[in-house]
Amino acid sequence: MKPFIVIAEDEAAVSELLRYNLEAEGYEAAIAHDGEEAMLLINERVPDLILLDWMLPKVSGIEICRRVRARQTTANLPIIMLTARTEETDRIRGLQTGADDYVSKPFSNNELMARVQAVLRRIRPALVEDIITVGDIMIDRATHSISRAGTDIHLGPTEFRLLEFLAQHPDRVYSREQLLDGVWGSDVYVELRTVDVHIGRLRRALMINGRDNPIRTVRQAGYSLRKN
Amino acid sequence: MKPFIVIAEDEAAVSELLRYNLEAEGYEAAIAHDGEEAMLLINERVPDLILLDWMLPKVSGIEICRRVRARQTTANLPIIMLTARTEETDRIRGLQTGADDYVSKPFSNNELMARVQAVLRRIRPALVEDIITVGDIMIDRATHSISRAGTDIHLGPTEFRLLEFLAQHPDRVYSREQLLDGVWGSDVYVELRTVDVHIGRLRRALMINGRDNPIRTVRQAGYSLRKN
DNA sequence: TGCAAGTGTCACATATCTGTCAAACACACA
DNA sequence: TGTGTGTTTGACAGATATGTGACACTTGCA
Repeated sequence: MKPFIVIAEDEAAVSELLRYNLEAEGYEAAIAHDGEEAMLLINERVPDLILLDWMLPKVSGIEICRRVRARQTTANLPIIMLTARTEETDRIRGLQTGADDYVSKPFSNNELMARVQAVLRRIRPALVEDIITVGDIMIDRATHSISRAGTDIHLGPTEFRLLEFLAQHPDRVYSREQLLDGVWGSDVYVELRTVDVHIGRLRRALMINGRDNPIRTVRQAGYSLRKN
Repeated sequence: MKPFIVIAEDEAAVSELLRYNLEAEGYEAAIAHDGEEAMLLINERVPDLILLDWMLPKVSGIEICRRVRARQTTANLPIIMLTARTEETDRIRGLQTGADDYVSKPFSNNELMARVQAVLRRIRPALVEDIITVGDIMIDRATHSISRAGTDIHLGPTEFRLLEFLAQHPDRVYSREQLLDGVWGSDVYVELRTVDVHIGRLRRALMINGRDNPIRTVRQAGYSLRKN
């Protein structure tokens, strides 16, 4: 399951950008525009991480931090404080109040993502799902192994990532463009047709000892991994 | 010592099969047929893992999960929920309540075992035992000695630590970066490729009198020590 | 001081994977 | 049944990643 992150940030531009980036990295994110909303969100569903603006309307960030820490169920919930202030004293105060980390605005997306990952790793080592199963296909990311109906299957790096990607949303059809973006990365340029070739290779690997083809071709649209 | 697993599952056919399979994999398992029994078992001896049916007579699975989490001694006890339901909401609810993973019935034995291992792997990071065995390789930390299938093997300090590190989570793939961090320390700077060289040396040492290569290379990902 | 053992780097040898193409093949539609 | 379009597939020439021998340098010890 995707880690769930609450963004408590008043400024719409910042919070939307954050959400966009977090979701692109595979997190689920919800936005609260003030302190009250944030507490509601947190009560409703305990997040895996809070990105918390220091200055927040209604209930201040620092107060939220206190309340979160005071409660049993959320006492260890990781918090990253966002703040415009850069002075050492504020940093110390933030950390004293119980924030796990601290990023001052303006921050680079890279930096923030790195911190988010670091904090999640530290607090709860393996939030990313280690094992995904789709039908009789099993993907174990920790051991980097794939099996189908119990038989181990060897895949090259690209096919591995491709399967991993398709498996995140079984039955969902991905266009070649989306696959290139998600598997190869948006910065490299390769022919669209290359996707077909890799799909073919993946198919051949998965159709081991006479099993059926688990990848569906949707003409004019793309490919999807069958759920059943 | 064998990891001890409590199976809280009403249906006799399922629970017996589970016990059989778990014991075949080298775990010790006890069965509870309802929620009360489960709590008794857990109180009597804290297990390493609970396989918990969502629907359980007397005290429900979800309630057990809560109680286990509420108590200090068992707060971090890994729980895998078993359930017939497959809906996303249930899954979320299960994970929210504090289950570490989730398997929906009917499940394949392979999948369940993989998940059991994954959960144990991540929750019990480094069991500080003096002697670790992985396959036919034995590491004695007390005497700092290694043997394979009974034959003593001499390793340099770095190769020793490398093997020790890999052996903590057999089959798990470590990237070169992780290995540098864990074996060399995050403060020293050495070339990434140095890892390869040491892996090579370790391999040569371990492949004594014609034994097979116990270290798997995963292209673009890293290395792992084979369990079998 | 000399020696033995261990280390990190490099350069080259190998192994493996990739992207592209073109020809073969499927499919929808007239 | 023919036609145009989209997909599959085998072959292949790089491109990349990994394996490994050599070597210079350090360290601990006799």
